[in-house]
Amino acid sequence: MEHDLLSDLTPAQREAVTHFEGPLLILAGAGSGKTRVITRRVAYLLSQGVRPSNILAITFTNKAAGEMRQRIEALVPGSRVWISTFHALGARLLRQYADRLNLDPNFTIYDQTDRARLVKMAMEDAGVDNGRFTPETVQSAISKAKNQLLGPERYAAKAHDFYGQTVAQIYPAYEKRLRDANALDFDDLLYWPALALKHDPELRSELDARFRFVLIDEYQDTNQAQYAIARGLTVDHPNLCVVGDPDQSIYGWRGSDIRNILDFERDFPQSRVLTLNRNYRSTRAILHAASALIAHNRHRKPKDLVTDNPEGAPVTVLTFENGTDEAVGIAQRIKRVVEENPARHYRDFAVFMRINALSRSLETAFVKHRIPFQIVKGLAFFERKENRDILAYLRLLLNPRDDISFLRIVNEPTRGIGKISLEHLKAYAAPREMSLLEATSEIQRITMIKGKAASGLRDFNLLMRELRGYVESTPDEVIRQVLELSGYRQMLKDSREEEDQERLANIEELITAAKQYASEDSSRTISDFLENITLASDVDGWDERQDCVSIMTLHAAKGLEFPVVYMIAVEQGILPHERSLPREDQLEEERRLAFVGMTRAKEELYLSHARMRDFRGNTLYAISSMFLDELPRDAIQSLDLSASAAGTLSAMEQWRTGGGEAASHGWAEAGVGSRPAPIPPTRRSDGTDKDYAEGMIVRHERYGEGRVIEVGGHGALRKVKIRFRTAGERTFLVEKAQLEIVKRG
DNA sequence: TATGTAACCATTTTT
DNA sequence: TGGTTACATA
Repeated sequence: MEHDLLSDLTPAQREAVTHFEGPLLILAGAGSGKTRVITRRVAYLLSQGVRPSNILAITFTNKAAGEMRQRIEALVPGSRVWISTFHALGARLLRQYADRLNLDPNFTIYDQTDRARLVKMAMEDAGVDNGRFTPETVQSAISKAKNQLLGPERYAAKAHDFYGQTVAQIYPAYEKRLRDANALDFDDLLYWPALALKHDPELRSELDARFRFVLIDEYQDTNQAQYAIARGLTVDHPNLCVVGDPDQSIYGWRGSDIRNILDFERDFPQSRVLTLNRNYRSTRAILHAASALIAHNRHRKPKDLVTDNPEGAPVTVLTFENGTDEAVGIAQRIKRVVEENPARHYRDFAVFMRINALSRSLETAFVKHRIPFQIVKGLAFFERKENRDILAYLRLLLNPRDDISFLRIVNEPTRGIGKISLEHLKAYAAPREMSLLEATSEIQRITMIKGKAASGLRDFNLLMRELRGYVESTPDEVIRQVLELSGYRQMLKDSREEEDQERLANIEELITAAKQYASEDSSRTISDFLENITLASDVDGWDERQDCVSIMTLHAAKGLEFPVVYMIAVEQGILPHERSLPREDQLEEERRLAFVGMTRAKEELYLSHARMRDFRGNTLYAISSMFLDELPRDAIQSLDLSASAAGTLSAMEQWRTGGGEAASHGWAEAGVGSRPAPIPPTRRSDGTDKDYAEGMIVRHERYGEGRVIEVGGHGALRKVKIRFRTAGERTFLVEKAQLEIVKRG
């Protein structure tokens, strides 16, 4: 048994697996087999007689948790180790110990959208008229505070500038709203358990004893609240094993604190540190390029990844004319390879993007060329209006105080309840500390509401009462009843709109999903189903069994691997993202993001960019990413497929090398790796009104007035760079720009 | 109150 | 470019 667990491991891996008690930090480079190490380690602990219930393993996504569970099951059948994400752990602990925390165990978990609405309400409560403050920015400030375990009081004490003070006013109102609605937000799932572990010694030691061995994956992406939880669980039994890679920390914007991993040795004395730097995943060429890139991060401990893998094909930089060409070009290349090479399947390919907005062009191209694909965005299906509506019914059913859900569905389908009536209802409920649903029971006392609105609210109240009789039914049955009794099905069925029939089909699919979810474990309730959806990550919806190309964000790609990877829009402003450019730490995080993407590739890696990119309506000049310049020339080959290159190259595309492994050195002499040549001029009539020169003052319909600071390019690609008073610097194509000349030089 | 149209908005990454 | 929200109208 023990022999099986260790026989195929390297000495370093074996040491990580067999380390028994005491803190352990495993610095696991990309592709170094860390998932294998963690699962083996759990199996090893079990083989040493540790009880399954004494082990807690934390993963970054539910999908990863499920996979680990399966692998452990394969090694040690029947063991019931607790494996989940931090958030799912938090939710479960909070429901279990609800009474000690003065919580109602039926609390609702509010997602991003709900939170934004609640923040908006809280802003009104606090009397902050949202001129400069958007609910989203306030929400993220509150989120940050909670991640640092700062409650409203301590946050207020620390708030010095106007912005912080404003948020400090909204924060308590937001918390009150949450409490009143018996709801928690994502951060609360970490915040409250962390505080409980700090302030409730009895609970802390109970949990510490329960989880004698704790393992945390992706430790570089934990935040302070998560750190506090890990800490609290490992005081009496300091058997904490964390696995991570500082080079793959990509969630700093979400509050993750890279210091958690950097300071581990200091925080956990007598800890053992092991490094896994042998990569089993990628070709040398890919590793060489990725390593060279990440080496540009200045705030980084130098670290080398080594491999015995073959050199492989060079990393290829593809240049396209525009975003459409890029999407179509990649789709065609993939299709051609799959059709010509029987060993390649669509599932071998992945396309990564920095921002979701880029998925549309890919979707269009893949549909057009009939290439099977899936866009990995788990929540998208549940975020459709019709599904959100149904889910809101369910949430209100389980938690009658959930006013956000109440407001969403009280008039869906329409029951003649308008804004005015709801204002009256709120005015009645608020001073009485009642929820909106509760207030509908006393509708006859609210004299301001009459007629259709009054009867509508009464009907709604009766509906919810009736539905409550079904909460114990199977998840799919509950949803079915909601769909029928609410009149939602009738509404969609009666609609003449094509779209509404599709919506009905989506809800049917939701029922199927619920049924399937329940079938895996008969004890699962509708409440479990809801929680599962809310805590789902994007990759959780990814079905790797399907033979299709996977399209996802770089963030979603973390932890995955594919034989062939395309990274698109490797352009300045996108990767690195423009919002990250000004700050070095954020720029370095972008570089890590690129590194994560590159190291997902096992055999082939393509980095593409376009000369022009359509963005929110207008076509902008795209500059290839600085990260491409940071790749060593001898590690990449370039392939220019843009229209401007077509003039010099006879074929649609022309490799500058023979391609493949044999030529992996031949292209260096050919001067490959150099940047695409300037665009050859194409004549066009010169509108005098578009004859810009530096120093001119122009006006843009959206960005207002600005000064021309640069003019360049030729013909159709003539561009003009303008520094706006308020909107910063932007570059436009002269031909397309909506500019009005205010003052000539 | 419900519906349609217009202006208007914002647009990273996500548990 | 497209989705959402505000407003006017029936």
